[in-house]
Amino acid sequence: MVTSHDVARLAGVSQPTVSRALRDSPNVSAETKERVRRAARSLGYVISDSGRALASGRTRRVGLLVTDLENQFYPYVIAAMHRQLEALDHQLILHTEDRDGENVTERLFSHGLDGVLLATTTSDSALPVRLRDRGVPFVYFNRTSAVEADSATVDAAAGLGEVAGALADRGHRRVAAIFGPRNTSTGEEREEALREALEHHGIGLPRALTHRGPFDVETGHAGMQRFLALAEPPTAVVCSNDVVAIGAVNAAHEAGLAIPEQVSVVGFDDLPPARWPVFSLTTVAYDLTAMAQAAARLLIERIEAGDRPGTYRHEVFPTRLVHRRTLAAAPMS
Amino acid sequence: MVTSHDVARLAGVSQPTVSRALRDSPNVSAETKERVRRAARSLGYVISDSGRALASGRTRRVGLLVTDLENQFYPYVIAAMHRQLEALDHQLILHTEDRDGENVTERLFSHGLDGVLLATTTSDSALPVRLRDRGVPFVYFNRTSAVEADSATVDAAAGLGEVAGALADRGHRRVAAIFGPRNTSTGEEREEALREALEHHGIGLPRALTHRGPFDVETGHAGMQRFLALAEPPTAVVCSNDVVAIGAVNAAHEAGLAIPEQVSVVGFDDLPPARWPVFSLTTVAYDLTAMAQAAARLLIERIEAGDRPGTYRHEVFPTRLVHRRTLAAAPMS
DNA sequence: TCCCTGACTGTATGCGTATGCAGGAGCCGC
DNA sequence: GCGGCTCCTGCATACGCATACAGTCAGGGA
Repeated sequence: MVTSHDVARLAGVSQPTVSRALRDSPNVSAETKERVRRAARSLGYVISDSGRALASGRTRRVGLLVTDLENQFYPYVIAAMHRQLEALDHQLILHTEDRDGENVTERLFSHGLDGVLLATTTSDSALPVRLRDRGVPFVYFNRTSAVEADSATVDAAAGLGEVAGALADRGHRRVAAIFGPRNTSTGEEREEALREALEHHGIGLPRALTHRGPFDVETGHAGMQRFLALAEPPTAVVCSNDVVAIGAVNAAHEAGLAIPEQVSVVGFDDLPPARWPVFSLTTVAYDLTAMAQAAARLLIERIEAGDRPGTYRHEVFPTRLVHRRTLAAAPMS
Repeated sequence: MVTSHDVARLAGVSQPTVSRALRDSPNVSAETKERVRRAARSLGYVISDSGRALASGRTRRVGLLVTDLENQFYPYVIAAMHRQLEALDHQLILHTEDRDGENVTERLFSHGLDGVLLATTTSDSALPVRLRDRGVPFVYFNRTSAVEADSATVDAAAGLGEVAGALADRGHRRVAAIFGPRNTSTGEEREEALREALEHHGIGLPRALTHRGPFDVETGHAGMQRFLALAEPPTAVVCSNDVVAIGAVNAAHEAGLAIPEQVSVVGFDDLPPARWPVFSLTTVAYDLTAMAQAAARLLIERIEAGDRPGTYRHEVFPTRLVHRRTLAAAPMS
């Protein structure tokens, strides 16, 4: 393995000069830089991550904390963050939380992360507190908790306001909702926004027309099944996100119900599968990629700025309802 | 940050003893180990990845090389590998190849990887050669190339043999196929296996009933569209994998064609979405999770065994056709 | 001409862990 | 009771890079 010493020898300079030259330090003459760069290139020198990390105290690695890697939502998030971080010369380390969430922190730090992206924080999680106490920079993605930090989130209220309007316009009165978990800011926020928006159009959400569960396909499936078993099923189902909506569509399909003729379905996120013809999901859209990249960017900036409490940045992404084919007029009853 | 020196001080031993004790070295007495462990726990000591990497020359990090993180196939692969590697105390680093595949190697090594999992190697890629020449351990997952190495792959011939039989049994004579790229072992192997198996049942694959493209949704969509525009469309379409099949189903759906009444579709992989009621895809199944974990395991074992040319292991996973609802008797013409 | 300044570069050292080697303590057998 | 052995532990050092600090050299002002 070729080291900075080898480069130094070839370039006729000292090792520290190599270090400085390659990082484009201002106190290295242009000609020396050039000589060093040539030497490095001709030797095929690549800096040692470990050496740099040990000396600088920065690993240039950040963690992404996610509960379920198989959830259809994350590939897009991971891909976007990965690209952004690569551009900023950082690496993304995936971390799945244990069931108990016990030794997450420990494992987090044993891996020497410069910071953490929290994508599935629950509002009762102790992790943000621990991170703050240990001075580890972190950023919320799509979720927040009581501990303040930089965040990239979505303006759910706007999108769900549109949803409620669209439903009302089309004569829906019996509307059901599948909510996310109570202990997530995303779940709570969307629930509150939807209730309020529907209320505004005089549409209530009785308990029987409400289902709650994790943001996954099974939740949507189970919720829709429950609704369809009702004596008076809803004419529309609003889902906490697209993955849930996919589950709901599946259940309707399984039950032989026509969408949107017999029941309308609305999602949230506008994931690529929402555009697949078999779903063609009417859904609340926003720029998920930009949001993921914003979270990554905020984290790196936070890392480089150092701890500066009270100056948190919250990027909120606008939403809009995308009309496809799962929302239609309420059927005559 | 608490270091092994701190632990040593508290435990009343030297730093190297801490290192040995925590790694359960045989030449440390049981009582010393216990004392060190207690000290470490009470201080909340976590080993420094960078320190260990620098000193040991092993980063305990392996790369997964993938072209397209958004492809529906990979989340399951990544999740399985991640779990397996976590159990083996290693980390997974995602790497997406550039278009040109140019500086992949460089970036690979700058990040100090102990080994690489190749999941999207093309048979004409120079990467395996470069890895071999630089002595970097690597394992093929789902694909291989001319450079021999450990591998975890699928017994495509068996599954596709079953597919051909099932098609013949149901009276399909006009069968179309959507193949993977020519420069992938997976694509070639499945093409050859399918052609041969169909041939065996007296079914030919004329050029018009053949489409080729990357293993993605768009390929399936485009292929099916092409087939459906034919004067005499096929009664069944065999797809190179489930993601492609999803695209095909979408196109059929879009065209208003009933599956399987008007056209049958068969996939490969049995991804979770294949089980979704909207698809309910008849597909060639195998244990994808086990295969991903095998690849990870093979890599770690290879890393620990050191270079030992000529002793490569090839784990081939058995397949079987899973009957769901996209394969039925050929329609009367 | 001399001193001072600024621009570079080299020297020394530290980051946290792993490991080769030496040394000490205890034990066995003769 | 002594040599030699095993078992355990400490000492010294290396891994590759970054950085504080010291040093050098050229140039400019007085």
